Amino acid sequence: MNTHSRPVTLRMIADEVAVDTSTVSRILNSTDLDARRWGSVELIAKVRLVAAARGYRRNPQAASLRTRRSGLVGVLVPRLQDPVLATIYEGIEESATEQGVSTFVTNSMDDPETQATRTELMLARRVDGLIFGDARTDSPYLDDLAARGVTFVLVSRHAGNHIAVTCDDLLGGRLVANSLLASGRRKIAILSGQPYASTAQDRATGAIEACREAGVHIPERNVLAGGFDVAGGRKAMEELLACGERPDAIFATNDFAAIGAMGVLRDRGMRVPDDVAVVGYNDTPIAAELGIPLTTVRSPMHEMGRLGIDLLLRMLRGEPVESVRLPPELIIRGTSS
Amino acid sequence: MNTHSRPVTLRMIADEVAVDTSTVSRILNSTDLDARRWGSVELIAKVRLVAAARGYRRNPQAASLRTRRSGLVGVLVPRLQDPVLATIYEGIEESATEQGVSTFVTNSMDDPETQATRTELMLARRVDGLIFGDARTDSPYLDDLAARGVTFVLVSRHAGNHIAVTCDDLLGGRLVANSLLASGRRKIAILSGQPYASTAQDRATGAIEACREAGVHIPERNVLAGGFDVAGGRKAMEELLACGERPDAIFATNDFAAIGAMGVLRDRGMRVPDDVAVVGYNDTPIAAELGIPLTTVRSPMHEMGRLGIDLLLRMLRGEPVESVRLPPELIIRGTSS
DNA sequence: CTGAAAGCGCTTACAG
DNA sequence: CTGAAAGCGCTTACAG
Repeated sequence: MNTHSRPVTLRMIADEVAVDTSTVSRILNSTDLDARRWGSVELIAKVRLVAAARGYRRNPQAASLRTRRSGLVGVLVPRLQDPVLATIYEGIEESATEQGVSTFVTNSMDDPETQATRTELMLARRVDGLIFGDARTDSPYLDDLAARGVTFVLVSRHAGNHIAVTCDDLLGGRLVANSLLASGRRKIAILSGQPYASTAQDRATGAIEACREAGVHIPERNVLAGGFDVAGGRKAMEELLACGERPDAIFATNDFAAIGAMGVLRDRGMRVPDDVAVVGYNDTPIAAELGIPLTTVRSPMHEMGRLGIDLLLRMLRGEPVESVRLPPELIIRGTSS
Repeated sequence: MNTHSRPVTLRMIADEVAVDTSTVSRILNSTDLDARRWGSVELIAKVRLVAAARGYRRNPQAASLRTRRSGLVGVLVPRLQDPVLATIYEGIEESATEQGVSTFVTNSMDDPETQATRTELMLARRVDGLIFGDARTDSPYLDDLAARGVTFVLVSRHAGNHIAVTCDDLLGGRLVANSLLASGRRKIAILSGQPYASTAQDRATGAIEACREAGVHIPERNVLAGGFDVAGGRKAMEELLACGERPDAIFATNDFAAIGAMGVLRDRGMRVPDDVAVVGYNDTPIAAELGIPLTTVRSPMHEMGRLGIDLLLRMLRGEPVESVRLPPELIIRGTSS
């Protein structure tokens, strides 16, 4: 009943065309342009025809054993459930597929130990390189990895001098602060997210700097760390209110944290945006559809993913590359106006 | 500068211990239990010690070339950006990793052509089997694939008689309808999602059946197809209202569609839940945190993923397996009470 | 219990 | 331009 026939091999094509496997290999691996270097026009056509007719697909495991290149890339993200990272990964996978490379993704849960374990697992799979969406600024792990000669690029978050594709989060934070200040807000609090993530750091720092330049001071107790999710936003917001603070604006460095914060505000009877303005970050799809549409900063997530894999593949080809910082865009909606 | 040294091979371990590679292979591939069949206790200990000391990691490409098993599984989802599928995939990947197999995921965008193309790509990568999270009830593609002898399982959606791990969506729909009826709602409309997805079909059918049994008829014009996202929910809701319908309850077969629908209701000044109750499906993390917390049905997404890969691996081992249907749970919140 | 041999399906110097 | 050979790193009948 099992029709699962053995895949077609180079050998079969070679036998059918009555040439050597090496000839078939050379023809099938060359483009139209340089194919003429191998085989006559007739031979090339015939080999291609037979290969197509038989549905030949090169065995990537066999090829990689020989070439010492797996065509595999490992991707680590804090959590794929986070739509921001899911979108970045979609960009990575899309471009990787276009370029004929395959990717593995896995969650590190932002845990250093898991990050190391998963990276070693990826290396055991013989990936040619790695993409990290979960770089921490407080860990020497990536430095060690670089010292071992492992090729990788960072996306979303930067760390040290490693090649990274990021959004200009400092600027993003500034855009938010300036907009809030322009609408008359003065008591700004920041739900800054994970302290070890450059995204969180930069967004908060950008906002704080812009405020300072405008003569508005944000006291340290008004800058709260927390998770990049709804629960994290809730928790940070509750802490803030528990301290007796009554801000007139909240900048959450993540849309979900902003949603969590708004849940708390709702429970306390504080009106958005009348009593307090709320701004998020990333412009996730739900942002525009909330009870009160969320003001947020759009970051080019899909493009970060695409550029990330592109840079990595260039590095693997030995080409020189540089980090890329993409511009953010402020999207003003109901929660801040 | 590049310290990227060649990986340790079986040969190196064998040379160091002064035995044949075949012996090392046998020892390293056996568990403590049956290791005694190969090598003396001392030899086993020594081989393991040296392998660990040298950081030996079997080359999976080489092993797979020999064994004709890649240890690779392909996963197709409509879209990874959808948190429901991201969560299911997390379950798949988690269990796969525990069992030593690697997975590739890709988006099919619910497009039959893309689904076929991506499946062929997975097959070209020599995956041992596939998991589909994007099965369509209106396509013979999976039947063709099964006829070709390809091993696969379905998750989230079922189709034909193929092995599938699903939530009991008929029951889920019934739970929703019964709850709505119990709270006095009678003019129920259903935003049923994609017509080709069994999830959408079953959830709607379950609700319609439960209503009929209670003597409440849901006219066909009150059952609207649409996307499983915010935009899809908006659109379907707008269509419904454009027809002049004034339902007192909306059952969206997906939380995001429910959120989109609530956006429209808000714009029209219709109050939730006073004027109209809203119920979603899946219990995504934001559901509990919305302006008005969303009543929804919790489906075991992570577990579906885990069970999906487990079933697939059993099938690949030649063990007999059967489809699994997991129970849903109604979570009543603010939008329906 | 252990070794030697063969071979999985490719690619790539090396000849001619 | 094409072929024959070697070999990537494993596993597994087959001997002994």
